Amino acid sequence: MSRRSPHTLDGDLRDRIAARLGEGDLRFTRGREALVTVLALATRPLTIPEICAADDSLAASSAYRNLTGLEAVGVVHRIVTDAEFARYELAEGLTDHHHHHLICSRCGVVDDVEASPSLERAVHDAARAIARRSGFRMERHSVDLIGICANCSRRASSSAR
Amino acid sequence: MSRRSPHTLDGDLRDRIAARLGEGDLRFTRGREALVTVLALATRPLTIPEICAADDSLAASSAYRNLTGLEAVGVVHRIVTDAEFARYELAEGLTDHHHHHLICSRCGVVDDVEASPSLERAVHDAARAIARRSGFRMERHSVDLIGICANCSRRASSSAR
DNA sequence: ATTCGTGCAAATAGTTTGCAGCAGA
DNA sequence: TCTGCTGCAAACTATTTGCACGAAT
Repeated sequence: MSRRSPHTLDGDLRDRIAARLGEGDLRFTRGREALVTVLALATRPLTIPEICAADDSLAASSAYRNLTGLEAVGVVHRIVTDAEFARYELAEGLTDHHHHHLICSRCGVVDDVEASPSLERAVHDAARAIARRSGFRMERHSVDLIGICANCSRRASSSAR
Repeated sequence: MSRRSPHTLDGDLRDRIAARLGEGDLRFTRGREALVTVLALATRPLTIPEICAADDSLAASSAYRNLTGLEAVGVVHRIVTDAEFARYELAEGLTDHHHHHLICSRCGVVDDVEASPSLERAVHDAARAIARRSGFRMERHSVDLIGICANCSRRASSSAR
């Protein structure tokens, strides 16, 4: 069920990560590469227990420490919901794939969804207006849709359990 | 600096809160009234330490317990960011004042901003498309603008400190 | 070599909970 | 009255950190 991740990291992505690590005076160690590889393979943000389960060579304390460092240099992004664990995903600047989140209020799973251009434009317009009015300088935004995921609503409708 | 909140709760609001408490078999106690009063007086979501500081009669453990209960019956809403404390505000259904959040990544303060109609429409259109595609059933959404608040950027530009 | 990263175990801190007395209906 | 609420202190648990050893440059 758990194993060690192989060299499944795209060369270009790997280079950009190495560059950002270098700027922050962080070495490109096996542990950090394993973390990033697990996240790159995933299609949704993962919790630290999930990450460690995906790769036996990862210790939880180092995962916490490294993900904190990786976030500081802009390689990963931390998502905190009201679920018990925080979740991590590769930073958008690396995957250049801007997206928003579908958060299931029942099971806590977070899924990625593509951002539509019209939604993006609306958010940016709103942000500009707000900045002018209040002096707030926006760095990024997040749009979360909170509800019940397909899995949970399927499970609820079948009389199971 | 700290005190006890007076009867500063609008009658209509008070009634609606009492109704929701009743539906959940929760009594309208002094402590719960104090919590709600502090939140109603605030113009932004507050942390539990902030709430307790605003009213000496509130014990932290009861505040946690009551805010959890108040959230369950839809009187308050909990906002969790990556700051150290969670924040609470009155539920939107009570204030009928839909808004989004400006989150300062430097000091953690969260401010409310009015939601613009065009932004709302864009979010709802996006949600409908996603629901059709993936079976996710949206209950609510949140739009957060993350950046540097006016206070923090003012403090940074003046050479102070 | 020398500095930084790692894993383990112990510490920290926000939040939750058990319990005995008090208050709301 | 009688059940539910309160405050205190103790328990929980996600996350952080000290330390001694191993690895990256």
